[in-house]
Amino acid sequence: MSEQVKYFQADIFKTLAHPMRLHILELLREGERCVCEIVPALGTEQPNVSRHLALLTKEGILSRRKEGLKVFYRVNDSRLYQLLDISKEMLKMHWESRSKILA
Amino acid sequence: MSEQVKYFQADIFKTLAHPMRLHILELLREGERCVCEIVPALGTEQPNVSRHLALLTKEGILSRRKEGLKVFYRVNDSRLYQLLDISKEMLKMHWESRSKILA
DNA sequence: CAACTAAATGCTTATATGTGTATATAGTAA
DNA sequence: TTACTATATACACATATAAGCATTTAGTTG
Repeated sequence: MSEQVKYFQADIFKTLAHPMRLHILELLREGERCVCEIVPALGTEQPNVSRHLALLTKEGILSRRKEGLKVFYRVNDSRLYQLLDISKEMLKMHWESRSKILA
Repeated sequence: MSEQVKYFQADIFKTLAHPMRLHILELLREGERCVCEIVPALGTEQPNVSRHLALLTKEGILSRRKEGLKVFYRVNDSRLYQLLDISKEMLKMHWESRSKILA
């Protein structure tokens, strides 16, 4: 596998490597949401959310659509949720084997 | 989904978010490898590789086994490769749609 | 036009991450 | 024991990432 590909692949993972961005992606699981809905759900400053959304968009994970004053974001590729679900399952196993060792 | 889970999930992605670590994981796709095989394949300093391996191990992605002077590493959960493969497919689509726009 | 609302950006600072160089540790062998 | 080999760690430094606060931009409405 080429070096270049690993850099881009690493960029995808880098983009997913933040709890707040994962939260945003979970919100978008059911479909597009406007920034005005995302900000209150995250409980942080609006500029902060805006930058996380910009990053996810730049990386090609999200797309934007403007409607009047509002901006709606949506996930481009549903395989993203396979990534999120598999990583969650891996976590689960990791913890189960840890607690087995403790017990 | 709990906040805690998102933090741990983000840690997994953070751990995968580096080209050199992805390279290591590709080397381990076929089975365990010793550090002495990994270092020359990556073309960087040995301490650097050692630290990447330590990180992957701490995060539960890899396990270590000592045999004399040598240390062998292996991937704990084969679902890891589902993550890597899906992310690679997503990349591919991302580039295809970009080039379609350019054309 | 002015006043307003939703979202994005600039600037600064704090923290995290990655690397090189040197050194330490663990295991082997003479 | 000493000398050697494989791997890990400590320290210092550079760069990247994230957040808060202030401000700007884009769009709407009166």
